[in-house]
Amino acid sequence: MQPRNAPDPPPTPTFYDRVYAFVREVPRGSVVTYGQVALELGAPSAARAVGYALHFLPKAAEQDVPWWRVINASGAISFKGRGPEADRQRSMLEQEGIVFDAAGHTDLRRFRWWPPATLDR
DNA sequence: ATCGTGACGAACG
DNA sequence: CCGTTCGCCACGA
Repeated sequence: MQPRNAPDPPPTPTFYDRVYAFVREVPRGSVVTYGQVALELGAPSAARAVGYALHFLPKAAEQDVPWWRVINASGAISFKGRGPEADRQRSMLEQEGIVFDAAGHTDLRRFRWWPPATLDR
C-alpha cells in the first residue's frame, strides 16, 4: 500500500516517449539516423518504429523535439522520399549548416552526433 | 491476442 | 548506383 500520497503512478514511458526524449538532445547543426536512435534506445532493429514515432510526433512537441535532425542511414532525408515536408526538412538543416551533395546526401561522418555517454546500458 | 502499418535498413542482383 | 525483397518493431484498432 502507498504510504500516503503516492508521488506519482509509475507511468511506463512508451518507446515513442523515449524517442522524443533522445531526439530532444540532438544539438543544432548535427544529425542522427533512425537506426542510431533505435540503437541508443536499446532496440537495434527498431529503426522503423523510430520513424513511426516521429511521424506521430505531437503537434505541440514540434517545438521541443528537433525531428528534422533525424535522417536515414544513407545520409538522406526520408520523409516518404518526397513531399513538401521533405524540402522543408532539408531547408531547416541547411539553415543549421548541414551540407547536402548533388544526390541529396549529407556526410554522416561529419555531421552525425553521438550522445556523450555510451557507457551506460 | 492477432493484424496491418510505415519519416527504416541491410542484403541482393 | 538503383530498385526490390525481406526482416524487424512498437502501436492502435
